Amino acid sequence: MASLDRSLIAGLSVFEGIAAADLDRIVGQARSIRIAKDQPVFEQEQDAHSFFLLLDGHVRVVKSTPDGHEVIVRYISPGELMGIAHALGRTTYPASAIAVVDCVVLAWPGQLWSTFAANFPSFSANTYKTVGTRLQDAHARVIEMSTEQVEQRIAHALLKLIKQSGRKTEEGILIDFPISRQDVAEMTGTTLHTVSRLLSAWEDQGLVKSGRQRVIVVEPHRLLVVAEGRAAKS
Amino acid sequence: MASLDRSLIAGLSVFEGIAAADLDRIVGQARSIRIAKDQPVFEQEQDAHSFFLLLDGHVRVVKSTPDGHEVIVRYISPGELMGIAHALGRTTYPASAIAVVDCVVLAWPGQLWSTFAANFPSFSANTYKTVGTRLQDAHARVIEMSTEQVEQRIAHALLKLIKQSGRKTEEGILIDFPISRQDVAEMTGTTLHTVSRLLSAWEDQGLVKSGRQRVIVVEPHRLLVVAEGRAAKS
DNA sequence: CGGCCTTTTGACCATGGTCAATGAAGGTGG
DNA sequence: CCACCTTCATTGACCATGGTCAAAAGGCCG
Repeated sequence: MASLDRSLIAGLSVFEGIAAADLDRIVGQARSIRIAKDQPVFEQEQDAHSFFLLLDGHVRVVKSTPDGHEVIVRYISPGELMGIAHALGRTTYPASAIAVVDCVVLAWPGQLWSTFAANFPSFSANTYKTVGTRLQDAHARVIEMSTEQVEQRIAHALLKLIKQSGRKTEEGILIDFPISRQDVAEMTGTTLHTVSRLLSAWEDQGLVKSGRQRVIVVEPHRLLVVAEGRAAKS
Repeated sequence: MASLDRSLIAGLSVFEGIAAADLDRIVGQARSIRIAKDQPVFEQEQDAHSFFLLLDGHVRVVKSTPDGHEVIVRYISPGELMGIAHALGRTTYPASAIAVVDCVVLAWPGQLWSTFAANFPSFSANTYKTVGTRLQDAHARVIEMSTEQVEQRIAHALLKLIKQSGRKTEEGILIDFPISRQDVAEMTGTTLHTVSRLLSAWEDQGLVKSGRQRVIVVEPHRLLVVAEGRAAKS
């Protein structure tokens, strides 16, 4: 294994305000793992043996219901923590995490969580802020699902995705990882058919361009108009 | 104001494992406030000047959207903290809290949050566990809204309510505070009409009894069958 | 008693889900 | 390099769920 370096994590908001020597010690206790595309980082209900930091790639966090439905909870971008069941007082992972592309993660054994939290106040402050943000995201999503039409929800989902993982191209803003109609459906509580129909319609109107596991938002501003529910009904 | 006593908060899970003398000091810094029915404890977007503990009554936490929709985030029962924006790293309340009946709350100034968190490790551990639980509740709700029919969601909502605030009567389990069809609709992302129709149907089947701002679950077990989606379609 | 709020119920209809079939893109092995 | 196969996307037809609109009745309070 290549030797790990504190430069991997210096500058990340989770570790901000922590001394260089401490960063070295933190990184020293991590294992670096390569996860191939479509392979799990951890799985729902599994014992939460580790927590993770995504260094490179994109990860999809999915919750499955007993009756076989899957819901995408969120996508993780580089620099974010995941599998932080410990911060929620859990001993098992509440969801599964799947590599959307080949990924590199750092993994720490779960029992280090309390050590880090105790020794690095800014670490615990930052992670709890993360949990707080995720709580607010989840509430925002409940509200969207309660009050918005499918069309608006899908538009919001795309806007969130380009905000989090958009890459500018000359055609527009590309969502920088493979994402299928089915994936968008699982983020918005609808079906791949409806997503497909809407993307086709939007493509006709020049709002987006899309292809196999690829979405480019051409006109974010007009998409925002749709998301806010003030769009002409064609 | 009547003098406050640590017996008010001893035994609550948030304060468990804290010495009697500390409890006295904690209670000593609180103000006790009586909130009349339908009055706000705090309001969305307001500066988060205080955090609260509900001593008696029931409080409805509501988020309003810019376009006038309201969504009920949760109901608070006695012994629970609320208005803990500080734990989420916020300076304003993310939602409003309305007294559903006459209530009594303890209020602490917001700047004490960090003091409590620093001096009483079990306080901060317990509150973060609370935040973790709420995050999981929110995710559970997203999943319900994505995968379940209205009928199931309403059944689940009623089951949660009787679990949290049910009082046994000879007719069945009563939800122990006034709750309208509209309220149930705002918990489940539907309309009061649909809730009314379903409650009427369930009343005919002997599952529930209901009246003006009153719901009694007569047969929790059969309601659970409905909630899980394995009910005869009449 | 009068007025207001909550609930009920009916009729109608739109959104979006279900079912089904076809087509395009990419990957793999011969 | 081509043939085949799998996965993903498209599109049409149909229809059920549940939202909208409307009207009326019941309960509660001043």
